[in-house]
Amino acid sequence: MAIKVSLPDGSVKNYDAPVKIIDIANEISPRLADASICGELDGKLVDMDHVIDHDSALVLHTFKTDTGKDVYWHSTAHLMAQAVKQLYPEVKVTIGPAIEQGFYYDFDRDQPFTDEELVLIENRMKELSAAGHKYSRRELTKPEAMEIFRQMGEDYKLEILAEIPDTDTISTYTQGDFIDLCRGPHIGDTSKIKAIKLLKTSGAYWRGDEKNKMLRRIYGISFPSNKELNEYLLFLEEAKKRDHRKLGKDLDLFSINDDIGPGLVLWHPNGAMIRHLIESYWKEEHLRKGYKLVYTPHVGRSKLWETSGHLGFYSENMYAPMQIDEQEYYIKPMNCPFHIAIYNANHHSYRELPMRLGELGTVYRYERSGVLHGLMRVRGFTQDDAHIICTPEQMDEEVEKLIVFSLDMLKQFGFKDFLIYLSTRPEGSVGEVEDWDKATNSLRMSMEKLGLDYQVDEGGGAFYGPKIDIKIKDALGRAWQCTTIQFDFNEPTRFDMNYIGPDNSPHRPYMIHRAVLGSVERFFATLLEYHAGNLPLWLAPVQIMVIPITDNQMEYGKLLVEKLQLLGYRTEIDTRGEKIGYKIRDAELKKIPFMFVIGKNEETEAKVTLRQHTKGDLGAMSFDEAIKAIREQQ
RNA sequence: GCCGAUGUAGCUCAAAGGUAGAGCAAUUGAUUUGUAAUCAAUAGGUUGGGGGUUCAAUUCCCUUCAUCGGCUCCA
Repeated sequence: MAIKVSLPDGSVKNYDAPVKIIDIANEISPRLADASICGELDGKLVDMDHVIDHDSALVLHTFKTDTGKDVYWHSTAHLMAQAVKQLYPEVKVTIGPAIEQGFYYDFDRDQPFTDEELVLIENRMKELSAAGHKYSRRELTKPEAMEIFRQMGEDYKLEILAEIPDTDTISTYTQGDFIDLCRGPHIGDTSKIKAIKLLKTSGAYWRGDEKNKMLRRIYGISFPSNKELNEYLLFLEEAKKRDHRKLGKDLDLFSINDDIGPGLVLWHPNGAMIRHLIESYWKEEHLRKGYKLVYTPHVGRSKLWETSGHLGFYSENMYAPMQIDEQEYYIKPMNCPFHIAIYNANHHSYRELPMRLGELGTVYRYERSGVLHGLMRVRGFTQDDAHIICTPEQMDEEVEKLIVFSLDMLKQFGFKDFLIYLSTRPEGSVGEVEDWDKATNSLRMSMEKLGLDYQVDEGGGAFYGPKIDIKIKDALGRAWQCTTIQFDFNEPTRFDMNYIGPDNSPHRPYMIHRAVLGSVERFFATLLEYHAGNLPLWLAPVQIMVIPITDNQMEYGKLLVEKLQLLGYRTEIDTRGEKIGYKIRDAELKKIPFMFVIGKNEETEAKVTLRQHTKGDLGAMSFDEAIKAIREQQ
């Protein structure tokens, strides 16, 4: 009997008899064997003590791969459940997966876990890790598994088991006195988990449904070494520093005032300047891309929202109506009915399409109090909204243009990494399945053509159409949706939108809702976090600070300010009677991109000393040289 | 909305059942300074709001609002 095992480097190992993966790893190098977390056999994840009995392709995963981390953290979740069960036997276990940064486990327990208890659990985990319990897999039938968990009184496991097909093989993993229903794979034994930190607790609904019981969730993370854990904790500290809420306060960009209301943003002059620059750029780019800008009211009669359907499907997010002349008006949660009204104000020929109507439209939506989050999630925000009304034939081209446009614009702001999602038809959708398929295909084909990586969210579309979403991550790695491109098979019909075709008869156009930045507020927040507040020159509210060393250079300084302002630079001068170090520190803390430091020497030689934020002194030079240097640096 | 934590001066934080303190910022004065904090003085708070217990509450209790971390939902 000969077994061939091929490895990722192309080499092939031959064995006369079935062989364990751990033995193969050891053969390659004991260090690799030690670092290996699990194996991937012909694409299927298996334990390190899995026996290979036929020709296969083997990949070994260490903590360096995403899969390796996933398995490692999942195993740590089991370890945590073991510790919790030992300390609190009355607690029922539910599920405990790995997540992007660590793991969690949900427990059913009446009282919450306190910070002190977290420390106890963490310490017990360390003891259990030191004991080196082996994770051992056992395969069994469904009735056998049911019996085990019934005896243990683990109701949630029984509920999960009940949903697994009777014919499937069930597996359990046991380490020490703890047994859990689990597909696996797992690390070899608990001693591989060297550094553990339980981070936070929270409530979480069983199966994520708020109708279900709320469970107690514990989040944690683990690493093969203390060094890596400390690095991670340092990362969390650093991330706090680039939180847009902190930067917004430090740089005096915006505030949210209790007396005005939660989720309602006040833009201070510095933040307003940045927003103005973003919006100006946005308008220019849209005009360049053939969009028409429009403005629409903030409220509309109830009839409008009846026609659009919002009162039916979106009322939960809408504020109560106000009475004007005994008529009910609603503050707008979306801009689309208004844009449609503009379209419908005239008859349109197919020759006018595609029509692209764009607006920085401020909308108000009721968000549940627990979800508000700085500028990321607010109750009043401005969407960079546009509606593209086109013929079915124009759809493919429009979608492709849109994706390119969106990515280009995001890149202009410095973003490089995106998460792209395609969401398809959900249950209870409106419109013809045929239209849905066409539109979904159009979205898919465009992304394929552009060679974009994307994930499909089956059934995740809105009820009125499929969509593409582009998300950007914040300082802590949480993803926020910015760009959204959504088909709408609902409103064109409801508002009876038409265009006259070449056949001289009316046709229903396709309509696409789209926002590139998403909302200006959220985009601004991600932008701030992405740059850690160090905005590129073109977006900095103050670009150059002139810093005279003594009052004697004040006149020369004011002259420089005038010259810089004439060139279009946003410039200020620090006239305070402070020492140079103080003024420089202040400008650095305000993250102003450039400083002109001027003393007696500079004035007599008609020069300036240029200093760049975070980079330091660039030396003395003429005004023109300084401008040249600024242009080159950015 | 749900689970948990938090709320003290503009900011960052301290104190404590006997009536609140520091640093920075601010204001004023002095200093005229060479690349990340000059010195001094002054001013600043019904300790988020309301209610209760108490001789006395900022501290203990209740309630409400907001914030933070999650869940759910979404731009």
